[in-house]
Amino acid sequence: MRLLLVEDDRRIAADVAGALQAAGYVVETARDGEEAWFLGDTEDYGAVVLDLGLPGMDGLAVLKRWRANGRTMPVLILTARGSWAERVDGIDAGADDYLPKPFRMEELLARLRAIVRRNAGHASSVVVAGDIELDERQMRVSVRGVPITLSPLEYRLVSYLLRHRGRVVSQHELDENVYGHGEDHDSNALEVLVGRVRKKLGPEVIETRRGFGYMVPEAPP
Amino acid sequence: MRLLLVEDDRRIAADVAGALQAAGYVVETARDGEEAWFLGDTEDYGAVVLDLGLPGMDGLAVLKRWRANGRTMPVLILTARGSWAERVDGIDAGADDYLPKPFRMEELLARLRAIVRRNAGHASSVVVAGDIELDERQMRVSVRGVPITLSPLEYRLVSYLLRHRGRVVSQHELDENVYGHGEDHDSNALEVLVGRVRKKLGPEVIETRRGFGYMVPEAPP
DNA sequence: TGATCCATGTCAGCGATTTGTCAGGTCGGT
DNA sequence: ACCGACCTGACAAATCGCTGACATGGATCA
Repeated sequence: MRLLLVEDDRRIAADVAGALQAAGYVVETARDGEEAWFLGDTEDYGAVVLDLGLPGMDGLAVLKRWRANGRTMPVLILTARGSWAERVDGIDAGADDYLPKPFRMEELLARLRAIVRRNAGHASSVVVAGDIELDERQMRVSVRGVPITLSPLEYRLVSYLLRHRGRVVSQHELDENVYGHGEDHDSNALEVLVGRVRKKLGPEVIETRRGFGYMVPEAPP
Repeated sequence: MRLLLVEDDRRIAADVAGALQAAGYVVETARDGEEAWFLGDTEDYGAVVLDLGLPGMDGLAVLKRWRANGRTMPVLILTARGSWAERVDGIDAGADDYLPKPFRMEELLARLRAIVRRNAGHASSVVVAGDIELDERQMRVSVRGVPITLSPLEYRLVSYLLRHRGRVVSQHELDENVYGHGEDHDSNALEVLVGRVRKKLGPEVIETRRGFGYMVPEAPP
């Protein structure tokens, strides 16, 4: 993925660019506001890392002009000044996230991944198994195109089973991943939950493997 | 698509026109500022490729007069002089992109495609979802064309939800992006805020996904 | 200065949904 | 036929989100 890094301090720019390249991004760098604005307005980037303290045009102004021109790429703001008010300014200008300096490189990478994923937007992440679909963006499942309302716990169960479809998932594993804990088992809450989901999605969706756990088959007949 | 190429050097004009025609455009050529101005003002072109070094009227002056007359076709500026300052001048005059000579023909084509594409979606900077509109430039919201007055916080909420429409946004994410913090939650301020926005924009605009968060549905076509 | 307005947070109570528990019932394998 | 694993329906408790009323605090204006 192609990134634009806007940073006037050459040392920092080199460090960050190096880390981003090591993480597999293609990085272009702008050193002042004018250049940043021009590149961001004319080229297509998967994301922008934008330092606020710039010579030339202020970073926030650059961002605002991009947004005013309809540029929608995700933007991660970097700034030395960490005030709450400024963060809100950044968000108003259309930033997607905000990272105060100094920061650890892993955090930059994590936040970048997060905003890119969130922004990946219209490329909906949909998991399909047989005639049931899981739309992770809308947190909704549908059966043969009919959307079904699931409660949060039900959704987590379906989501986990669907992402591990074609494999038997033990009750213990489900306990860990659907509820937070892994223990205290004198409850049949999970079985009840499975029952409720079956009532909504139809009984064939989740198979019982007596003594082993549950499974959503890869492609039901 | 019909293009206007403004270039006084016959050799370059022929080269560029040839490449553009090979790429499937219909090309008309102007050789001086007066002719360019007249054609651009009276005919309809999908885009203009405009050389700045012209006899007669200067290219920038031509562009400014077009814009002053309300001509909005995308314009790509060509110039031998490559300073950032001049780029910015051109952009202030209303150019959509800028290409310094010498250039590779593929780059010209790429930039042309880019400005044409961007110009096609020029309703942008306005986000539309269903019958509500968000004008990010003016920070205003309207429903079915009727402008609505929102308080700063209400605007931030709507703006964030609209920029991420079609996706469920958790209360925590909203807390972070509407207020500055992600902490201290024994408050229902966000729910109250949502309620107030609904009272102004109508109850269907923001969907509640109990246990998940809120969502503004994608505009149905 | 005081009166007033507006934006925003807090609180309490409601109604609906969600979820755990329990008490049988069913099913499958030995 | 038996046993344990699993299912089902019913109920109660907990949780969630909405609403109206009120409190606070800053800005504005007479």
